[in-house]
Amino acid sequence: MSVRTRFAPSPTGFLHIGGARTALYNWLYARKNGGSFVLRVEDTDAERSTGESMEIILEGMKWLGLDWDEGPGKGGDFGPYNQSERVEIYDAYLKKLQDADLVYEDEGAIRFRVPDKTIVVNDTVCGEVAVNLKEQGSKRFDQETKQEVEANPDIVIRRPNGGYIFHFVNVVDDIEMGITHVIRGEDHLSNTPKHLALFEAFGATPPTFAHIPLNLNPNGSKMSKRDEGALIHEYREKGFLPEAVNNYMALLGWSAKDDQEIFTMEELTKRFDLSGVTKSNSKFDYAKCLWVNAEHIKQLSPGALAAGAAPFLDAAGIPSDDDRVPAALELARERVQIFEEIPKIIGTIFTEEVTYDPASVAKVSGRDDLPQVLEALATGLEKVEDWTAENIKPAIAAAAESIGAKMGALMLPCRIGVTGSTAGADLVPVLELLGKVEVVKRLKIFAEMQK
RNA sequence: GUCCCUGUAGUGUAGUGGCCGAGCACAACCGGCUUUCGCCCGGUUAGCGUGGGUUCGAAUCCCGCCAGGGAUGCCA
Repeated sequence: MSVRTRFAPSPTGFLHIGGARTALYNWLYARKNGGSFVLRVEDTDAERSTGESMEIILEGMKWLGLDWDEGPGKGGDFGPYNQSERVEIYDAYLKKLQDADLVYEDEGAIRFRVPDKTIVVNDTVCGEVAVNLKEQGSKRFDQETKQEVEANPDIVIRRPNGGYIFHFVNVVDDIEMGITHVIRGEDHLSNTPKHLALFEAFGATPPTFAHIPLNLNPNGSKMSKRDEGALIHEYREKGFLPEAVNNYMALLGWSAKDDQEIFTMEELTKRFDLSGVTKSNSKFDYAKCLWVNAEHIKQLSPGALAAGAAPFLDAAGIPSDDDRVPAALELARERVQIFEEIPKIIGTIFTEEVTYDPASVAKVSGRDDLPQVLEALATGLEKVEDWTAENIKPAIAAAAESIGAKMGALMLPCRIGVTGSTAGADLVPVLELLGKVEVVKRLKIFAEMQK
C-alpha cells in the first residue's frame, strides 16, 4: 500500500513554525517513500476559522515549497478537503455508531462510549503507550479550584449545534482519505487512545502513528506567535531562504546521525527517516537558524543570489540594474546571514551621501596623524592609473610608506573615511567598485570634516 | 491532583553495556588570516538531572526522586 500522509492545519491564525515543521516531516516522509501528501483543512470550529488565516497558511506552505498532492486548489479523489464541507460523511459515520449503540445524547451533544479496557498505542517514535480511557476520563482537574472532580469519560463527538469535534472528524477523515501514517506533535499523544477507540468502533485499521517532540522557546515555554522565529511569513520578510528554514526545522527533532547539518531539499528527502526523530522536546535557537541560512546563501548560484536579494536591494533604493551589483553581491554573500542585511554591507557603494557611524568615526577621529594619513591616502590613490583591486592595495601600502606608517594603520581610517563605518565588506574590492574619483572625493570630504 | 512523554555542555544533537579520559555543530571567549573584514582557519571554556541498584564494567539496563513538556475542553 502506498504511503499517504497529511498535514491538517486549523485556519485560526498564522502558519507557525511548529505546524510548518509537522508539515515538513509529513511532506518529507511522503516524498521519500513515493507516496502522497494531503493537505486537509480542519475548520470544524466555525467561530474561529477564517479565510484570511487559510490564505496565510497556504502561502506559507507554497513559499516553503511543501507542495501537496491533494487539497485546496488541487482537488483529489478523496475530497472535499475542507472539513466544513464534509458533514454528510460525518453524518454517515455517526449513523454507524448509532446503529452499534456506541453513542448517546447528553444535553444536546453526542457522546461516544469509550471502552473500559487498556488501549495500547504503538508509536513509531515513543514506543508503546497504554491507557484506559474509562479510568482516565472518569475524573478531571478543575484548574480554578485545583480540585479533582468526577467527569464523564465518554467523549463528546458532536456539539449541540451539530458541529463535529476534532477527535471524531480527524479519525473519520483519516479513514476516508486512506491516511497510512500520522505524523503529528506530541501534544496529540494523549489523544491517540481516543482515536484508536474510534478506529476500532468503525472497524477500521488505524494508521501508523509517529508523535514528534515539540519545539519550545529558549526559556522552555511553548512557542507562541509573539516569539522570535515563530511565524513563517516573517522568515520571508527578513530574507531567509525557504530551503534553509526547512533545513533548520528538520534539525529540530531529527538528526541524520552523522555530522551533516546542511542539506538541500533533495538530500533531506533522501536522508529523512522516522528512526532519526528525537524523543525529547527542543528549544528554538534563532542564532543557529541564521547560521543555517548563511550556509545556504553561500551555496547559491549568482542568479539565485541576485533573485533573493532583489526585494531587499529595492527596499534600500539600490538600483538593481547597476552593473556593479553582481560583484557587490558576491562581496556581501560571505558576510551576510539573511538578505535583509545586504544593504547594510554594500549600500555605501551605491549611495551619494555617506552615512557616518559615530562610534566608528570616534575610533579614528582622536588620532593625531589622521590628517596626514587621509592626505597620503588621497594623493596616493589619486595616482593609481589602472583602478583595480590588484593596484589599489600596493598604492595604499606605498601611501603608508610615504609617511612612515604601516599599511595596517591606514586601512581603518580609509575604511571609515570612505564607507563611514568600521564594518562592511572586504575594503579593497569596495574601493574598486566605488571608482577612483568617488573614493578620493570621499577621503577629502572626510578629511575636511575632521578638521 | 491524575495519566502520558522526555531529561548528554547555554542551544541542537551523536552515542543502544567496554572503542567515551563522551564526538559534531551553533553560540561565547581567545588567537591567526603578510597588515581592513561580521567570511575563512585554529584553539579554549563547558555536559551524561539526581540517588540507589544490576554488572568485572553503565551516558547506555532497573527502581525511586527531581525537573521540563503534554493531556485532563461541547479548541485543534
